[in-house]
Amino acid sequence: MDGFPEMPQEEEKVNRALVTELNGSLPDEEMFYRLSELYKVFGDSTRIKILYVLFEAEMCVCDIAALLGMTQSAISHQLRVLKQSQLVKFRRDGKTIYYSLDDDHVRTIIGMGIEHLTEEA
Amino acid sequence: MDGFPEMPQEEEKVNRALVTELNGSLPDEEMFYRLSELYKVFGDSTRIKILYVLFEAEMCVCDIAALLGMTQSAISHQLRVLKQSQLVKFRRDGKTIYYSLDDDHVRTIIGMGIEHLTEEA
DNA sequence: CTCTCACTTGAACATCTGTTCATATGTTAT
DNA sequence: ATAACATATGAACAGATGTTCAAGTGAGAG
Repeated sequence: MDGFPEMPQEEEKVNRALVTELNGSLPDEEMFYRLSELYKVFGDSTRIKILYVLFEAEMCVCDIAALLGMTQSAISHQLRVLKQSQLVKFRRDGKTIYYSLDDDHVRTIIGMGIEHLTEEA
Repeated sequence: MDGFPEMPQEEEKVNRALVTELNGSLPDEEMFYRLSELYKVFGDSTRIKILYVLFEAEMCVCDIAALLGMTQSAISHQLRVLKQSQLVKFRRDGKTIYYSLDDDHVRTIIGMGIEHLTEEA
């Protein structure tokens, strides 16, 4: 097989060259993995809601739970995920723990998402 | 129960008011759902890689598959997801189908993600 | 027409994810 | 100390997700 080296049209030649070039300059696997892990965090409506309400002010777990109509446990689990991704930080005040946004990119990322959705036909 | 209306400290009063205020002005459920669905698309390293290689140029399915070292089928499945979210578009040229980015926000969103990752301690 | 190529699609399967429930930790008040 | 409260955590279960494999389009060549 492969006895007849077919002549590709010009367009394909260009593309083939680009593929070869890209092949050597792709970021490493680790980077893509970490990026996708970060976006997975945004890929849950409960977590998006939590981030959204934290846009306004820091808030304790029970307030967030009440606001979103969910159990404290569920919110706590999700806050842990957000904490691990360094998207939220917290401070303790007596029995209460106040959470707040830990990163300015969060606003931009969610903002871009909203733009994308609202610009659709 | 609730026989003793305890007096909360001032800080909590303020927070309580904010929670009440937020409660009325939250975007609807649908919007949070759609946002999270969008980010779910970014939450897979295969799809991130596909978007990344499409930064450079339009590309056909087999090129993407070769570049990422995956089967055509797997790539095709993921392209369908990207298509449904209107993140990529395609054009047919004979037997070949070329995919390309359909939205400028993709670059910004991924850019913010990379910034977030690189800014960590 | 048939054959091949590029791609799509559906079912199946293993893996991952989010919530619930029960339990544990930590802080304050008594 | 005990009780009450705010939060965290672990196990478990249902539902979602990504890849593989096999079969299905659709377009160009012979």
